[in-house]
Amino acid sequence: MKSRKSTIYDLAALAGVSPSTVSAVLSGNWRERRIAESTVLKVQLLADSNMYSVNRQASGLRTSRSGLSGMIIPLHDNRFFSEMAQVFEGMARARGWHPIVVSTLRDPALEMETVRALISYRVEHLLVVGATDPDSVSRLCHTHGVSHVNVDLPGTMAPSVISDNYWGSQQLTELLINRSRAIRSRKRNRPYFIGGLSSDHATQRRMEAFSDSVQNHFGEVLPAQLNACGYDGERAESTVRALHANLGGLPRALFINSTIALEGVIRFLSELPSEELAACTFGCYDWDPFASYLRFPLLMVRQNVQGLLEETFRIIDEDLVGEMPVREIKPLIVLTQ
Amino acid sequence: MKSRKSTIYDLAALAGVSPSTVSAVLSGNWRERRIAESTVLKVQLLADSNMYSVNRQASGLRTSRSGLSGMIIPLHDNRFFSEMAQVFEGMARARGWHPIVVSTLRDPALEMETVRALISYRVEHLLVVGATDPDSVSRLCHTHGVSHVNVDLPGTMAPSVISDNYWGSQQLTELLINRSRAIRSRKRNRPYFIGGLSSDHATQRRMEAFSDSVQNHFGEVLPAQLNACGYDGERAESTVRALHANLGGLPRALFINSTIALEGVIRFLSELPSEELAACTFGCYDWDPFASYLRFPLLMVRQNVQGLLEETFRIIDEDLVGEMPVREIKPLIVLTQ
DNA sequence: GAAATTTGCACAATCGATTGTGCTTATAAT
DNA sequence: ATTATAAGCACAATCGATTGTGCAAATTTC
Repeated sequence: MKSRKSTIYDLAALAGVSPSTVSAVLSGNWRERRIAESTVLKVQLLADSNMYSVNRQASGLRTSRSGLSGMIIPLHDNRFFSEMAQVFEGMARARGWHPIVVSTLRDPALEMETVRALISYRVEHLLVVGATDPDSVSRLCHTHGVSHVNVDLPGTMAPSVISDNYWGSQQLTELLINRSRAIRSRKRNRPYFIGGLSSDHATQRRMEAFSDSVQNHFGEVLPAQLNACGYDGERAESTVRALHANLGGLPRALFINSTIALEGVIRFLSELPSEELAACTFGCYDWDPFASYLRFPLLMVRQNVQGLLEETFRIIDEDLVGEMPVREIKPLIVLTQ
Repeated sequence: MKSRKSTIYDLAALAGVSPSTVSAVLSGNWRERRIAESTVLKVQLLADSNMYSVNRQASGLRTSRSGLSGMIIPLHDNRFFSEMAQVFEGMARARGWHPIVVSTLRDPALEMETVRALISYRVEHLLVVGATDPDSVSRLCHTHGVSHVNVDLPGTMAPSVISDNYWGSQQLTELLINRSRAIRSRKRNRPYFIGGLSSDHATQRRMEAFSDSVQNHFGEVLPAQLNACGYDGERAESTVRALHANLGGLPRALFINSTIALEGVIRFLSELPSEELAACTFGCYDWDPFASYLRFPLLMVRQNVQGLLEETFRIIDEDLVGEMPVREIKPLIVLTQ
């Protein structure tokens, strides 16, 4: 328990055996290599007392396996993605892999650079969660033989497991419409959609379902009802503020497209009197534990993280990464208060 | 853009130069090695078209540097730790390192196993955030020469950067006392502390400050006022429920020791009528964006994640990992509503 | 007791990149 | 026209582990 480092060569010298014997002992395949148990014990004892730690750079180089399983997410600081990270770690560990989670800030360049880095460390799989450009990632992974799955946002060059955005949005919109009360003002007597990027598949599908439901109930959808102002609290805040000013009050119902947008929206709402809030019905496509207990009731759609990742790992486990269907996992509708 | 893989040897053959030349070109030190620019261009072109990606297992083995910087956190799925992860990634990247964040679920065994794994991948630094047993981690790191810093929870064998828990708790307790209104009931006319582990340094310091302030204002602290029931929402929920039953109502003020405990407490509180909530003053040692907008006002202590990590990186940058003072960073008091 | 088999291990090649050293040419100095 | 200097590169060792192969000694078989 002293030497600054210790390799199989050091242990071999100490034990009076060859490095290959030490390797066989420590990598656990000493039975196949017919190493005597007495030797095994001797080597293991030395390894323990010298705090031996296998150099995975060396072993990975030789075996061309890293034992690493990677996941990229847009950001850590978000309930949905951090839950993804948490569940991913558990599932990866259950398979004997070492999970690596890295965020890429929805920055296409950082996204590619990060994937390149993960590849250079020779990750064995990659879960691409909420990527801005899944297909570019796929191209990169394909040329390096890295099996990967798109999660949350689909691509066309790898299997994708995503939330059933249409269904979830439809459920939420129907609830918003049915639970909300009519308002005299023509312009305000409709649900409004806020947040997300219209270039993003999830937002598109949610807006589709929203529009379809609104069309059914109200006969029309105004462009002003759809405000995909981006993934950003500030933008959402100013957008809802402008909306409020435009309409001369809150609309009948508000469909908020993510907790990030919700943060901004709430910042604005907190300036309004409770009576005004009470007249509007709120829904959020995303879930947060505290958002259940705000000053006003909030319908939420909770993505089924466990389900998404179970399906994702099924694809990896059964090596279906060659096929590329899009599997949709139904989210959960959370009705609190 | 075809071959299944590509190494410096493949590129060397294609370019008609030696592998060492290719290496010099790709690792960027071709000037020192006096490689002609024409050769450089030729090699770079081939590298690009062949999607060459350096094998960091090999280069790391040779240089005994991995380029990896590790951070262990108790869990991802928490505002504080996920913010830690996010800020850490930025700071590590700014230094040209590749960040790796792994959670260890407050499980001492998993904690050690994870650190061992990180060491076997030869991480160059380790940020040990909120570890259950920082000193065991330190021992491990020391024998392998991994520089590391304890964050959030201190240890005795490495520098520690932690929140100024005493100060933060004192501020919060004073605010709770001053903002709360007296209650007729003797037992209820005091602040109560809920959540955290009394074996944990942060909780200890917070309880100390809480007790000191309570002592000052009320002349005594009852054991029943201190409920370090663990880091777990369910436990916090049942604890506050029992407290409510015992006292025959909510106390004058409630000091909740983490957002995790807060989740549980809120679940119980949501069953109570607003009038009852209005009679109690709530504070939480931790911050969550949505918790600012609950049905009742909530004082919060927001840890200074940026400050904690800036100090941590200063220690790493200036290589002060040999010293082991405990640096305390003042948190922010958040007064909403 | 000789032949066959098994046991227990050592040797050496290998993974892919890095780097100290040294060998040719080409250019410059005298 | 030599000699000194520099430019441009190739060679080979090395990092630490894994693994196919081979060989001597011990044991079993007949």
